[in-house]
Order: sequence, then structure tokens, then C-alpha cells
Amino acid sequence: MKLIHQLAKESGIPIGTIRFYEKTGLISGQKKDGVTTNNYIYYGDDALEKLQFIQMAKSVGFTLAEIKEVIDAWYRKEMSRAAKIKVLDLKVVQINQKIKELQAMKKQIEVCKINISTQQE
Amino acid sequence: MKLIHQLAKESGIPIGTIRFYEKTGLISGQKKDGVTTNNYIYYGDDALEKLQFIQMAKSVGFTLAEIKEVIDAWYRKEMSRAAKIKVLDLKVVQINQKIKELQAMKKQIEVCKINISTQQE
DNA sequence: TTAAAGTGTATAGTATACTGTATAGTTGTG
DNA sequence: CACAACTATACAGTATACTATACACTTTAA
Repeated sequence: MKLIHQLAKESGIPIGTIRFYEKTGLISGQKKDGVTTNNYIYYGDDALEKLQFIQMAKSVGFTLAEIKEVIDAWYRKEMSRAAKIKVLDLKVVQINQKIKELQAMKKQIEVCKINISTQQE
Repeated sequence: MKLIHQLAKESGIPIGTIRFYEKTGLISGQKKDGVTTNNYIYYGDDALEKLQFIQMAKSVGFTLAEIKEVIDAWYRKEMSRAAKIKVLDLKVVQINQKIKELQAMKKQIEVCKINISTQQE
């Protein structure tokens, strides 16, 4: 269990952003039992894992709302197994689509590179 | 050569968005020679190609600024061949990175699916 | 020839995802 | 015990990427 400063350090995500993610329901910590002098929030390894997943998903164009769907499917106890699987299956389809698009982009860029290399001044 | 309405129809991108892209230098059309009664702008197939590339690149998390770099490397005459190749090579590296991240996400989701399927109520 | 539909410019507003600032309280170290 | 460093909350501001609205003019079809 760690405080937000440590979580920021381990994840590479700024404290402000982590607080923003917590406010929007992407991650959550909890108060330490028996502590009454402050309201500091402690985070476990699940929070770190979520932050790492958020980073990856964001970099390939998923919105925070889309990412939240996946995280909810992972952690929400009141969600049925079937509903969780449905969310995750859809996400895999979207991921495969993105991989296809990236491969098409790569191809297009390679063709363009050849055009540039072979053209006269 | 087509007007903006036709280009929007062919690309599936709203007219407002196309105008926004033109204003930000992502695409460009030209006025028809000899026409003086209006200032309508006509677009060629290059504009359509650019719009299709923009759609792909956006969906995998590239920003418009990043996309503009690639489009400039494709179309800007005053850019050296070496500079163009450099931009495109970097983009291919970024694309490969994104493919790796998508594959990692897929793996993570598959593991999670197995966990959900095998857990007791 | 007039009304609908299309074109252009300008500007304001919205959604998403932060980012910064102010304020106030808590903890740890020399 | 001072004081730096950390914590929390609240709210304002910014960047990116649109999206909508107002206004004026042009083209096209009945």
C-alpha cells in the first residue's frame, strides 16, 4: 500500500492526473483502517496495474470512457460474468481493427518512402 | 475535382470537420481557373486520400499535429528527401510501438477472460 | 424567378483530458 | 519545534479537436 506520491513515481503519471482519474472512477484507493488524524488515501498494486493499462490504451487511441468499460469489467463485482466477457470480447475486436489500420498505415508509408527515394530532382 | 459536399460524402467526414482540417493545413483544394462569380474550392483525389489517412491515424491515437507531419512529408515540395524519409521512418517506429502495445493489451484481456470464466460464484 | 440547397467566412460553444492555483491540514526530519 | 514536503479539496484555466450558428452570396431545380 502506497500514497499517491509513490504511485505517481512508479507509474510515471503525474499526481494531478491520478487524482483526475480517481475522480472519474478509473482507479480507486482506500483509507487506512484506524487512521483518524488524516484522510490520506492508500493505493494497492491494482491501482498501478490499472494506470499502466490506461497508459497503453490511451496511446492507441482509446478514450477514458472506453478504458473505464474494460476496467469495470475487470473489477466490478456486481457485473455478471456474461456481461464482462461481452465487454472484453468487443474490446478485442476493436484492438484487432486498430492493428489492421496500423498495418495499412505502415504499408502506405513504405510505398511513399519508395516514391520519394526513386524520384528525380 | 469535386466540391466540399462531394468530398464529405466520399470520405464520410462532416463538412465542418473538413473545413477545420483545411484551416489547420491538413488538406487543401484550389479555385477553378477562370471562375470569378464565386470562391468555391475544388478538391482532388489527393484530398480524399489525405482524409482517409487522417481517419486511420486518428483512430490509432495520432494527433492532428503528428498526422500533419506525415502529410507534409508526402506533399511538401520544398522539403528535402532526407528530411521526408526521416519523418516517415520515425512514424513507422511509432506504429510498430503501437502494434506491440495493442498485442500486450490483447494478451492482458485474454488472461482476464480466462480468470472470469474459471472463477466460482 | 423564387426557393431550396450549397458555398464561404467568422466566431462562439462543446467535449475530452488534463494542468495549475489556492487553501488548508498532516507528516517527517534536523 | 520549525519547516520542508506531502496530503486533500475545490475550482479555474488550457490544449486539442471538433461542432454549431450567423451571415452573406451562388447555384440549381421546379
